[in-house]
Amino acid sequence: MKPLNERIRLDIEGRIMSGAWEAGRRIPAEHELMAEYGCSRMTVSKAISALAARGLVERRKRAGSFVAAPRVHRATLEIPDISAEIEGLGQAYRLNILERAERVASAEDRDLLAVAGGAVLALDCLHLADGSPFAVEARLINLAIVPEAREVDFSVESPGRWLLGHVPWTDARHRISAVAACGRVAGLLGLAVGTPCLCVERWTWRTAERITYVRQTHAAGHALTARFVA
Amino acid sequence: MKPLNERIRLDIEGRIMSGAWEAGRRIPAEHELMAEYGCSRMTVSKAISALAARGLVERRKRAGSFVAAPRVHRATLEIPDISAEIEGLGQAYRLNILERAERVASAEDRDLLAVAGGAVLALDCLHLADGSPFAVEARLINLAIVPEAREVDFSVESPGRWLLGHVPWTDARHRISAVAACGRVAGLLGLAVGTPCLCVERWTWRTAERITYVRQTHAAGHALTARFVA
DNA sequence: AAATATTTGTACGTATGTATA
DNA sequence: TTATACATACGTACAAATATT
Repeated sequence: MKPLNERIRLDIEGRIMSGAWEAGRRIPAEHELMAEYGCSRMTVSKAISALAARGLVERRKRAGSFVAAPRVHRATLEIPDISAEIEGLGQAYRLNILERAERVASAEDRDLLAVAGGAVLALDCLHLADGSPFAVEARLINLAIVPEAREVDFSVESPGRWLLGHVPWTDARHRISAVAACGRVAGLLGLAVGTPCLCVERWTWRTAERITYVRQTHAAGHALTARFVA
Repeated sequence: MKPLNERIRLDIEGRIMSGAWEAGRRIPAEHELMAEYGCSRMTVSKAISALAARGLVERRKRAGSFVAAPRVHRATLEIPDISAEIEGLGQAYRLNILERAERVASAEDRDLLAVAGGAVLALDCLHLADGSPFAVEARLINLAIVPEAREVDFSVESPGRWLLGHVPWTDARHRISAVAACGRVAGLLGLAVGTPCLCVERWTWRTAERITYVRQTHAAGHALTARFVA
C-alpha cells in the first residue's frame, strides 16, 4: 500500500493529466481536500507540494493552488563517467593514456581552466570498450587545487572516476555539440576524417575555482539520452 | 531569512561538498541533528530528505543516512521550444511548413509513435531565425489523442509551442546525437552535404499513450548547454 | 532463529508566520 | 483592514525496516 500522500498526489495528478482539471483551474483548497480525503492538512499539503515541485501546479498564498500551464521541456541528463558507462554495458573497460604532461598553463589552458600562471596536468587518452575505441578524451586538471593528481596512475582508475571520487565539486557546466572528426581523432577512433561525432565538454568548479576541463569526443553512433524526471 | 530546514540543508550540503564529510560516511542520526540545531525532528528530516532527493545522501532505515558516492554528473538540460529559443536570442522567428500530411500510421510511424493503425499528422518544417535557416523539424502527432491538431495552422504558432500549450504530458525522453547532413537537410540549412549537425529527438507521453515524436536537426555550430543545478 | 533496539517514514493535531485578494 | 490560504515548525505517535544481540 502506498503512503496516503502519494495516493492523493496520484489521484490529483490523474485529474490534471486526463484534462478533467484544465490549465489555470483552481484546485480545491487544502481544507477542502482534507475533508474530501479525510486526512490531515499536512498530508494533502505534502501531496500538493510534490505536484508543485514537478511543475504541475502552482501555489499562491491567499489565492490557492492552480493547475500550471505546461512548461518547457526540462530534462535531467545523466552523464556517467565513461568507465562506469562502459562497465554498465557489460563491456571490459580499458584506458590508453596517449600523453601526460605537467606544465605551466598555456594561453589556451588559461582560457579553458582560468588558472593564472599555475600548473596544470594535461592528459590525452583513449577509452576502450572490449578493446574497441570508444571515445577520445582531452583533459586539464588544475594542480593548484588538486596537487594529489600528480601522483595518480590514471591507467588504473580513469581520470573522470578518480576526480569524481576524490574531489568535491559544486558546479558543472556542459556543452554538447556535433563536430567533424579531425585526422587525429578519426585515426584513434577508426573513423573516416570528417565523420560526425558527439562532443561533450565539461567545466567543473568548486565554488569559484575551476577544477578540471574535459572534452570527450565519442565514436560515431554514440548518443546521449535524457529523461524528464518527475 | 531562509526557512530553518533550508539552512540546515545548506549547512550539511556544505560539509559534504567541502569534503569534510567524505563519501560513505554516516551522517548524524536525526535525533542528534535535532540536538545540534535545536529544532524538531520533522525539520531535520525535511532537510535530509531534500538532500536524499537530489542524490547527495542515501537513507536506510535502522542503519542511518550516508553521504552518497557520486557516480554520475547529473545536469538539467532545458530544451526550449525552438520558437522560444529564437525569440530569446532577439531574432525574428518564422516557420516554413514544407509538408503537411494526414495519414494512417506507416510502419515507420508506428515504430516512432507506437500507434496501432491510427491516424497521424506528419509535419516537415524549417525554422528560420531572422530569415536564416535554423533547424529542420520532422514531427509526428498522434491524432487519436490530439484530434484538434487537424484544425491548427502551425505557421501561426509552431507545432512545438502549440502542443506544449494544449496537450498535457507526463513523460518525455530525449536522444541527442551527431548526424551528417543528408542532401535534403544540407540544402535546407545551406550546408555542405555531410556537415555534422546536432540532432535532438524527443518522444512525449501522456501516461502510456504517445503524443508526439519530433526530430530536430540543427544548423552547424549549434550546441546544447546543461548545468548541474543544486 | 527469534527477539530487541534503533532509525527512518508517515501521519496526526496544533500554532504561528506571511503574503495577498 | 481583514480574512484567506499557503508555509513553516512544533511535538507526538506509531509503523516499517533492519542491525544487533
